[in-house]
Amino acid sequence: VKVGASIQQVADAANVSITTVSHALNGKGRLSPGTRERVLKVAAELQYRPHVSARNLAGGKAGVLGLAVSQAPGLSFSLTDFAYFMQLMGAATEAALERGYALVLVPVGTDGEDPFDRVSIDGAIIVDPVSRDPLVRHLRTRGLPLVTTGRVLDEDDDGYWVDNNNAAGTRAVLRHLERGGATRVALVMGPPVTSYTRDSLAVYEEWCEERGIEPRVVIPQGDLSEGAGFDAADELLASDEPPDAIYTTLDRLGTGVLRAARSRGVSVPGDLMVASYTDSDVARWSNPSLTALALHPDEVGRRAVEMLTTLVDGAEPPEPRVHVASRVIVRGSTRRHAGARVDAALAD
Amino acid sequence: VKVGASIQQVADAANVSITTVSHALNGKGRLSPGTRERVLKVAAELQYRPHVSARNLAGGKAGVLGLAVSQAPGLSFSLTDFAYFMQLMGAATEAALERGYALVLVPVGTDGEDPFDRVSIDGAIIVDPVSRDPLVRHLRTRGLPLVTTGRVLDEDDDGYWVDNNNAAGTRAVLRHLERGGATRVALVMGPPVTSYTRDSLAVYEEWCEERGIEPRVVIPQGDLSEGAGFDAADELLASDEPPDAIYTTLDRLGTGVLRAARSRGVSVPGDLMVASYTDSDVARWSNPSLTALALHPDEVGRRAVEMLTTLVDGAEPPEPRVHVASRVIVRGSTRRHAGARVDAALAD
DNA sequence: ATGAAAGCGCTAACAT
DNA sequence: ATGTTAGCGCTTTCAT
Repeated sequence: VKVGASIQQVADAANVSITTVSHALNGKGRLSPGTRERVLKVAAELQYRPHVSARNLAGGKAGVLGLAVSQAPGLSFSLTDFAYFMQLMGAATEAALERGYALVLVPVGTDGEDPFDRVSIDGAIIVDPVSRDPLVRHLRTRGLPLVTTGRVLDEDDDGYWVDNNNAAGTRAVLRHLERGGATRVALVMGPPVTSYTRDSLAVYEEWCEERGIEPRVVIPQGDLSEGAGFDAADELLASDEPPDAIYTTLDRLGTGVLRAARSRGVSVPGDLMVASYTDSDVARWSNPSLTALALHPDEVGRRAVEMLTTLVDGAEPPEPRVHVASRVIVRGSTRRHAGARVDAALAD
Repeated sequence: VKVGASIQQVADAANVSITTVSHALNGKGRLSPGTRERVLKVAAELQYRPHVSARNLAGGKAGVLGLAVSQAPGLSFSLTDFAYFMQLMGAATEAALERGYALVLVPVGTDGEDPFDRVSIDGAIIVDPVSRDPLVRHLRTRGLPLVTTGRVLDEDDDGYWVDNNNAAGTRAVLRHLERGGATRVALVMGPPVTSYTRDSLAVYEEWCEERGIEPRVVIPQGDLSEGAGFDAADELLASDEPPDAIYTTLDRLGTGVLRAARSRGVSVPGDLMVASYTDSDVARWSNPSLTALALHPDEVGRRAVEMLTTLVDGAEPPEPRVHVASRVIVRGSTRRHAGARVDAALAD
């Protein structure tokens, strides 16, 4: 449904030709500053909105960008946080629309087929690519512009990406735990198939090494549910030298850890500090509330689209690799001093 | 990126005018069966794919459909199952693309603003509308074609919708539990703000009434995590007359129930049968595996798009209200006889 | 039964 | 610095 005025109406109202309007709007040709300004003003008054289809037809583009969520072979989605995805995709959709593109979700089946040859798109975004990702392969083979959110592992040239700065985030969390007095921090994480899990692991191991601590990592098999977090923590807490802090790469795992502590009578944060990756309502509403690393999925989505549309337009993005900062949200699960206030440490 | 041939090339190859091709393809004008057939064959050979933008430009449409996930005021998404959503939206996207539309996710913010006036769309789908849904209001006010997946509550005329036949599904589950020997079935459910939760509740109450059983319903406050299911079941199992079966409206609640049973030494399915709504990997991989009602989100998404595009084209959908069947997947949590095989009862 | 031609709204050569 | 014009691929009247 077309709402605003057409380019012709703007041209008439401004007493210029449609070419001039087009140029003024797109900053293309050379026109006098006065004219440009006047046209812009008239366009705004008339609520001019370019007709996307017309623009795409003339420009020879499909006007469609694809977004696919990677699936580890044989497993379910590598991305498991619904809220994270909705924010990422929502922001990406909006950014795309602003640039005259429609962002569509490309369904990825379990078969090995190329899901992208069913739709005609100008470029694609792949969320959380996994190790040796088949989607990435397909796109690269086809030569379609591609941006990933999360880095592509196992590649020399990792192409264009936007990623949460998880290394910095993990460091910030560990620092926070250390400041709280933790000396034996354990890590409970999903399978290290994506860049963010790899980063967590790498930073954690490095951190342990620096302090001469023996790393303790638990990777639950099967699904990453609250129960998996419970079991992992239960195992850790039953050991001879139980950890005094646990960091999980998923909020659900974190709440599972909280439950395990409670069931064993281990007080949080007194005896055990707990923190997790990805902030959410679950973390906010748990008891005690869970300290978490707040990511910015909307920023990630927006930047990815900016990068992709730049590529589609045949230009080179100013920054081919972008790190988005995250921050530690301190809550009850790590606040050891009654007086400690809710301070949020910037993680990058 | 345009791939296939243009309508002109098809016309040339078939020795007809582009008008004829257009008519043949869209079943519009009157042409001889022979010609139509020939054109269609040539088009297929040339892999002709209509250029969506051109079609939309000529047809005066935006070529974009919006899809929004409803959010209960003040709460998070009413829809909480990531896999369900991905399947629904994936299938919807595909169905839309086949009809020349791009389906975009309309981000719904927490503010009260109309999220639809930022994008220009031809129609919209709202997933799991909640009671007194603001999104539905906005769309209705604006007169945009609207289809909901899940029914709109609190309305006389509930418009166009596609819904899982949850009443039938719930009945099938209850029947299954009864056949297994359950006489005191409890229900653990999320807040009854959507049609599916309301249906579960209504059918359950009716079922209890028919048997002269006192209904036992627990609605956890806060988030619907595994822990919430645990707590709810723990409360039920601690009562004087504990239930011998529990039905939950969410698989995560169901696995929480399983854990509660285990922690109390209640054997499943021996002492307690457990079944849940929405099948998933979580249900499949739990221990014991969880009997669940398998829905068909892809079917729901597809039908919703069919209905919506019909409306956008100014026609009346043959069926303005569609129920999609679901079926009971019997697993360990309710299989009482060693010999019982994995039989799936059709729920509609 | 089939075709010619006029747009749909916009971009970009190519004038002026 | 600004305007003219020819498409982009398709739908749709209106002729034939």
